[in-house]
Amino acid sequence: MGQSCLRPLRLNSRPFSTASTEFSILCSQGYIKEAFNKFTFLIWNNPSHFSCLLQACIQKNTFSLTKQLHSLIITSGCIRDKFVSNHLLNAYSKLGQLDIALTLFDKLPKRNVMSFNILIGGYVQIGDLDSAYKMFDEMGERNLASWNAIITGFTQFEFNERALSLFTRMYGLGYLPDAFTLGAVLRGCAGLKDLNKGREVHGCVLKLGLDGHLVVASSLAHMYMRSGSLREGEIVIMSMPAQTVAAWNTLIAGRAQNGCFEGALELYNLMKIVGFRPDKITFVSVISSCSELATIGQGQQIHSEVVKTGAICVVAVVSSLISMYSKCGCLDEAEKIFEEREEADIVLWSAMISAYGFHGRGKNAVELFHRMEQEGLAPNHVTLLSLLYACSHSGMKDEGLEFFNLMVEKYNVEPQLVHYTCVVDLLGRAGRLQEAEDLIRSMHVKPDGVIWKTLLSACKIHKNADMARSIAEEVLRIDPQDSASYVLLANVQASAKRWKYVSEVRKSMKDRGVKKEPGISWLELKNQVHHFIMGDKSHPQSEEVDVYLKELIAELKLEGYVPDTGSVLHDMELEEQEYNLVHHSEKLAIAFALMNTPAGFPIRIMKNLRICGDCHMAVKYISKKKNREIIVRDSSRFHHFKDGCCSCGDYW
DNA sequence: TAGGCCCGTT
Repeated sequence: MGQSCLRPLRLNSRPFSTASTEFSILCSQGYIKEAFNKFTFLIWNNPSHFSCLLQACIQKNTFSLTKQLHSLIITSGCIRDKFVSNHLLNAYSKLGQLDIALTLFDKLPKRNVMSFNILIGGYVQIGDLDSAYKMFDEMGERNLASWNAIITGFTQFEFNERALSLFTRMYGLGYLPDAFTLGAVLRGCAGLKDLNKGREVHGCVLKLGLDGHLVVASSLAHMYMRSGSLREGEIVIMSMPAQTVAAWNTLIAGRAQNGCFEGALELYNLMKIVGFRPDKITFVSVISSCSELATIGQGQQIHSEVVKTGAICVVAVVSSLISMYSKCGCLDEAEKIFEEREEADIVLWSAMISAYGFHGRGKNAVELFHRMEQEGLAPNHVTLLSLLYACSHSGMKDEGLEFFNLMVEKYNVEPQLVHYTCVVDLLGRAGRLQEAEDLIRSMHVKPDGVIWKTLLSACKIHKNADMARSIAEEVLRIDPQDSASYVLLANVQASAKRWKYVSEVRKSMKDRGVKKEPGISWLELKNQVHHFIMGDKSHPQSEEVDVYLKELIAELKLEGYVPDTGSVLHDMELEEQEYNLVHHSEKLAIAFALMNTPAGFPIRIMKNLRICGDCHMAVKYISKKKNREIIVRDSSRFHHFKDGCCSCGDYW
């Protein structure tokens, strides 16, 4: 410390060390003013007390006191002390006053590597990675913390490639990474789903003996799971020296992200049994698993646990609850939770807009979007995606296209592939197939299988068999194993009665070993999940269901229902075609539900594939004949059947 | 002295 920055003023007779301890306690508890007023003499005696106060200012977020301390530091001459000046720099930077920090930095009599590191952190905090890197690049001397600051900065904002290349550079220069570096680098690998690089870093972790570090091990497991290697991830967690809630969260999230939703819920129950309390992150993972499985009973149970633990105050948890209720078919409950919200958060609004979209309630989605704008919230790319989706699934072509045009113009959000996919859907439904194709070919992003498949579906709706052939080529070039595209293509050709081409499609499926994904429907009844698959007799009531369904179909035929065999491949005998149609999994599930629930009770069915034209027609008849509300969630949206009509307006 | 790194939302 500088010689002349001390002005010894001993005004208190208490022993110095006792006063110093009391001072530290006051600071750490946030009683900054009290500490300052009572122990001013300490500050004058030892400038390190300024550091203590400044730390407290950061915690308490008090800018005014920081400024007061700043003038004192100047008048006392302590600005020459590099500890104190760095703490001051850090306080400004943390309090979001980077401009003041930079001015101070320029005037500092003594700077060191820490001063630079603090400013790099400050730039990262405001998301200005370019300036952060410039500062990093221009600093003369660097230490490990400098590399960590810039690497974690890049991974925080998903610039994962840059983070990894910096890591390679740093390693090459002989810096040994620590737990901070490795945590960030593994996060980068996870973001890129780069299993090879991740394994390389794992080697590095072992070499440095950091495999026992809880955060490093957790990150390592997360990296494996995000990259699709559930097993390796679970092995890492199992061999961790101690279990933490974060480790359980990693396991649960890993399963959920790999489509193993039942497994995620099993682990959730297990973690509670072994005595860990789920936290907000656990809840988000398990609630989204319930959304996918549409197991409303479990979802409600978790909802009540969320309320009990107080996690209901967390915006992310509430958003996932909204999404869960809507994906379970309970739009009313989703609305209720949304209206009870305590915070204005874009994610909450997006969740609700998306919920309306799933249920084909485009008008509500648009209304909500305008309400959101009135409240002064700016939409992000997800909000706009939900809105476009809602428009396309409600037949609101003009509104949808209008919003797409406003994306860049008004909302300043660059469209991504998913937005284009919605627009292709909008144009496709409107029969503007050529425009849709032109859009795909002129986008600045590379098309994927999904966007081509969207156009292929539109070709099916508008029975354009020629275009379907050329578009199918595009889909199958990208994903030659996608059974749904073959089926779609075969069906378009079948509806144009091009039987020769239908057989060709079937043959190429066979040659390439592509099998049609079996349709599965399921529903929850008294907290138990019942699955139905065509031809599968494993359900205890399957024989009774078959008999009931046969009678039901006969009844429907009297009402005017004619099975539509257009959705089945043609070379089957008519009777066999009818058998297959009658036994589609959703019909089985609905028959089961009719048999096992009281009259008037709404029926909720989930299906892994899209509902076919024949089932859609049959369910309309069932809803009228049996006077039941039937809600079917297929792989793309909700269908609410009531009194012989469907909410999708026969457009899906 | 700083960074508090991993797991979650629409």
